[in-house]
Amino acid sequence: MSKQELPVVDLNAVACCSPIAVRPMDPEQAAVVAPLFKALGDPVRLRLMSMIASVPEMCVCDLTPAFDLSGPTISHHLKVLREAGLVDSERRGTWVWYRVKPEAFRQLGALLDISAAPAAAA
Amino acid sequence: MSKQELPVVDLNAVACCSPIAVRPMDPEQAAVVAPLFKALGDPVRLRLMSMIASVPEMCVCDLTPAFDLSGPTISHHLKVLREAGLVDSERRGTWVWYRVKPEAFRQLGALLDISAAPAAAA
DNA sequence: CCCTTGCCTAGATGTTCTTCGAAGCAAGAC
DNA sequence: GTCTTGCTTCGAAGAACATCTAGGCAAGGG
Repeated sequence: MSKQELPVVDLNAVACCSPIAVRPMDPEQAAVVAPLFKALGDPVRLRLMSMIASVPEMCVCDLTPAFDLSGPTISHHLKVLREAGLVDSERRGTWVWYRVKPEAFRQLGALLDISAAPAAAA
Repeated sequence: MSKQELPVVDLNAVACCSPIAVRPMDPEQAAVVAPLFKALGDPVRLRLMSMIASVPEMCVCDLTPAFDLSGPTISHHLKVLREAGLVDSERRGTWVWYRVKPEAFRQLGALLDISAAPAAAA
């Protein structure tokens, strides 16, 4: 990771949600959305994401033991998800709790909606 | 790409489609699906995908000029999408035509469906 | 106050990705 | 048969990524 600044995506800035099966994306929108998919493009992060998404919120102390990876590595993956704008974290006392950001989730789902794409469904 | 064997995903083998906001993914399913997201995690590939998805099929000769990249580079990105199982190609005479594989598309959309996730929607 | 626990950050290392130029192969034109 | 066009594959260079160990800060218990 070293000196690499993930942009901390502002999801409100995204030209929201026209399914990609309906209209080609502008380069700008693609540049904004691609990092979201990239963040989900790792098995560990995908599992972390689904673990967090399947409950209202999740403690890191419950996430870490689910993997054969070190604490720092899990922390790193969580940081990637956080900086992609897919999750939010909050420290309460000793523990840190993670929660999904539903608007990011919704946007990705909308982009992949195929129901409105008669052409590609051929 | 050198000596790296992308597995050419068999989408029928995937434990299909329970939204990740409902139930945590098994490690096996995550390992199968993550490469799909990874393939979409590049702005060029995302645009290629949306260009192909927005019409019944698309000629490479129409895809390449939309980018400031060389022919071989576009060909490489198309290969990544193809080996991820997201698109199919077919040579007809002089030109090669690309088409989306709707089942892969549908699966990703289903995984990101948030409508069935009251918990995470809080 | 000191120690323990929980999590994050920094630095280092090996692997993977992106991109290009060069070359190969397939289909059609002359 | 030979040439041109379109797309892919090969090989290499540079950047980015995943993972680990080591160290640091915050919160709580004795």
